[in-house]
Amino acid sequence: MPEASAGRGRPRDRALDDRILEQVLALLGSHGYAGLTLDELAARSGVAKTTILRRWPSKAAVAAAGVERLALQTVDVPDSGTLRGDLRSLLHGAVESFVRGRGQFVPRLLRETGHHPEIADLLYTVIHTRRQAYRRVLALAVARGELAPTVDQELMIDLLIGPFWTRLLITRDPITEQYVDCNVEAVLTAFSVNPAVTG
Amino acid sequence: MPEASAGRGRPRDRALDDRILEQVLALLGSHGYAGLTLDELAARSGVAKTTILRRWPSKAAVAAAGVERLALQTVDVPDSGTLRGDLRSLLHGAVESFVRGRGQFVPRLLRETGHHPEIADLLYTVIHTRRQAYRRVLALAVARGELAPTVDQELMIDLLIGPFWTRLLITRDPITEQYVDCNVEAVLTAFSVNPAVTG
DNA sequence: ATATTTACGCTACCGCTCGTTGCGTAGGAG
DNA sequence: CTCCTACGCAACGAGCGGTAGCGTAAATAT
Repeated sequence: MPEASAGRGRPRDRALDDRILEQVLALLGSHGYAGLTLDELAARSGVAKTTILRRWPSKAAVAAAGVERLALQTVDVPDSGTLRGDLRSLLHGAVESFVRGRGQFVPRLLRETGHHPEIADLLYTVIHTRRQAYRRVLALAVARGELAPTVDQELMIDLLIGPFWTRLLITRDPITEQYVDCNVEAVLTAFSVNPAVTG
Repeated sequence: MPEASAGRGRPRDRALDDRILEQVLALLGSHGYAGLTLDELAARSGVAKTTILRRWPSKAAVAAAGVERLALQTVDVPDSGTLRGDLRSLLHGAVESFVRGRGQFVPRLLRETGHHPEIADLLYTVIHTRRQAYRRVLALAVARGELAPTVDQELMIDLLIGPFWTRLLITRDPITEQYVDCNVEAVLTAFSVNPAVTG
């Protein structure tokens, strides 16, 4: 968390922050956290290793700063008019981001959080942010009368995203569009949402 | 994978294998993989570090041998007579094993598999073994006419265990008995199993 | 212009851990 | 009794995270 001291001396070069954090994300994606070395990060950033460790206290802090930069992006809540459409949009968006997009390093890092709780916390906030979007969508459905207000929404969210993360982190089976859609249908059926609007 | 060469020299002390692997599992459970050091393992096993590295080529191989020893235990397929009872039994067994029992190190190791694919593969077999039990139980339900033969059983299993692993690996929310039962009910409803046998 | 203060690069270094090497010794097989 | 292997011990090398010191660049203060 480097803070501009606005003092008298030579000011910090902000462009170096950008170069370093950009390379951190690239290296996290290609080598993971354990495979990330400060020497390589310094070399690829065109920066001395000591410069990195003057701005952040540790390797974990640099990685956290990189992740935090991406974590700040908000998840746009879809509003397709139906719960089915909203859930499909959210889940397909998750696949797009975490399997193919810039969030690819998230499942990778989730498999390395065992001895790095700071990064685990950051990843938790990334996922928590997404979960909030599900809560919003479910609240909208309740307001429309599409979903009974008595259902356990946390369980419902777990049922929606649980299979996704299980395949991503454990079995590593492919996640197809059809799989996601079937998952949504099963959960909608479980909570008695009208089965086929087919607008 | 040390093999008795049956040669002429001093035979290997098999008891050392047991002591080492026993301590490996203890240390994996308490410190995780990264926190496991060969020096400490040697000290607690009452063995020289070189002895360990003569039997297995690396730290990862020792850890894998320890996990493999536990992975060989089979999962007993329950047979309560109803699908509901079988699934409850399997899921409560999973909670008992992975949250409170000897399998505690499994979720811990799953968070450290990023740079250790050998261990990831072993953990995969552990979970795969459990998944086979679910397949057996679902097949029994189909044979009893309790479950339609057309349902996507893989999706159904993902819906059953996905929330469990999501809470265990990501959100770390507690997993209560009530939560597990509600999960089972939701999945049974989703796949049109008769809602209340209440035998 | 000069002094001061901070940032940066560079080199060297410490500490920890995995893994190797060499040696002295213990202990079965022939 | 003589090999051959296992074991313990001590030392070492390599890789990486993190620190310290020095020379220099770039800004502000006087």
